[in-house]
Amino acid sequence: MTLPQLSPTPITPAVARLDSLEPLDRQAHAALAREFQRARRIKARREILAERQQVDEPLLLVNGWAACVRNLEDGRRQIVNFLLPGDPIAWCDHPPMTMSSTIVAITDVDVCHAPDASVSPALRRAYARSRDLEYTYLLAQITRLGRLNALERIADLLLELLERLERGGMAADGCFVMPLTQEMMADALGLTAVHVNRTLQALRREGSMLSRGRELRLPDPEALRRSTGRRAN
Amino acid sequence: MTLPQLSPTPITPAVARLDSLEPLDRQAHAALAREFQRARRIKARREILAERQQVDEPLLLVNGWAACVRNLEDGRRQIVNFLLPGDPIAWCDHPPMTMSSTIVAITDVDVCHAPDASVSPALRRAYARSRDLEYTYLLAQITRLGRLNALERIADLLLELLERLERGGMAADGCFVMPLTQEMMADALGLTAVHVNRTLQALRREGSMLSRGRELRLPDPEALRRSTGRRAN
DNA sequence: CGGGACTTTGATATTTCTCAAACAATGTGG
DNA sequence: CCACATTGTTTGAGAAATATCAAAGTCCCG
Repeated sequence: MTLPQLSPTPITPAVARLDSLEPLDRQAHAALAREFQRARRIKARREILAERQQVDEPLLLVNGWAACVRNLEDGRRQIVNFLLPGDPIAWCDHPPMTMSSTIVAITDVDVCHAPDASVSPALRRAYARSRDLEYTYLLAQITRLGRLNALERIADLLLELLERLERGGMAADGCFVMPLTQEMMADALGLTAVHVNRTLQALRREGSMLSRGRELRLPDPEALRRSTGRRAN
Repeated sequence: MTLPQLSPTPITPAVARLDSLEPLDRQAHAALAREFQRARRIKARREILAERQQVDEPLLLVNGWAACVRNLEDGRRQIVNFLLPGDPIAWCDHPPMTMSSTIVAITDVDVCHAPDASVSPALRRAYARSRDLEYTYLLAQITRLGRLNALERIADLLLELLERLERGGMAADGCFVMPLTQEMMADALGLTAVHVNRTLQALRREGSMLSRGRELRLPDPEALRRSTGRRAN
């Protein structure tokens, strides 16, 4: 990724995100730094956790993007949610827990053991807030799929990604690096890759979105938000 | 509803559901019975909890059906999830929490304070299982909306309701009482009421579904499940 | 510089929506 | 117990959104 690597007191995106949910104390920072050392790298397209797998270790996404996917028997697939740096991966307060979806690495990814909440009350609160947020984003995804048209779905998803990335300092000024292919967006938004392509063109044409290579920019997030009926969280 | 009323040791649907998630001990039964006494009734169509409302009391749905709804500014609405007897309503492990959706009574409904998990380890596990299940059903809803067509969406929703009602002893033999209007189904499934109507007719025509009044029957749930690509949870 | 993965384009098919109206069921007050 | 209002269901015809299929163009990596 394009970001500062591990060093004495690095403000990594993952830490920045958790800290923005709840200011972390020294213990939490220490525990996170410790686990980051032992992070393991997983290559893009590889599975991180498989559906139906028993999990007893809570994980934290340190770097890169991942997707939470459900596969149907006939080959159709639905991306349920995207996971960004700082997002917990498996919630197992009461392990072992059975995965109800598959977690796949979108880019190369670093994953570590999630420090136990008992190391710091602040960390526990950060986890709780994080879970609430994830829940809220799932509701947003349901609303997108159920009630927005193609243009609105795409705009709404981009706004959500922007919002989430900003939290970890990975976006600013409506601008971020977009590793998703149009097919992945289609799988998340219940559309066809072809239709996503055409709709993205429409967004660019109307000036709601600019892009050069992987760089993506939403010049006026507020206006876009209003146009999709999206509410703040 | 058509079920036995409160009495000395009543196996109410709500208790049956929780007990099926994790066999409850005496303490849990007692705590539940105590709270059931103080349940308050809410009339159909009334809001139980409003979006953006601060909640600091965890609630339990004792009787009746409710819906978890998101309203867009332009009047569109999406039913995110249905709540059935025995379902916890607000998860506030770390209150206060802000509602990210509105909870509306579909039928007349009885709601009580949810006994604290500390009264019994079994109850705590039941809550944890319940939360996992709710999460799984949200993923199922996303997949429905994203990747199933109208016929499959309806079949899949009916199968889910059957499965959930069976847990509380409110359905048997593929048969249950269906209080949802076609418009509510439409709001849940991202369809139009008109299209839901036509699709229900198709389901009846092909013999996948029977109904007389509010009674609904799925003669062969297994076959239906296979035809929608639905997986077990 | 070849090959795979992504993106883009065009033509056509299918699904789902919209609007409008009739019909049925259900409940309420007199 | 009737008449009316309200809510929910059904039908039809035409319009709009999205999918499908096939092929060409681009980009990037090794």
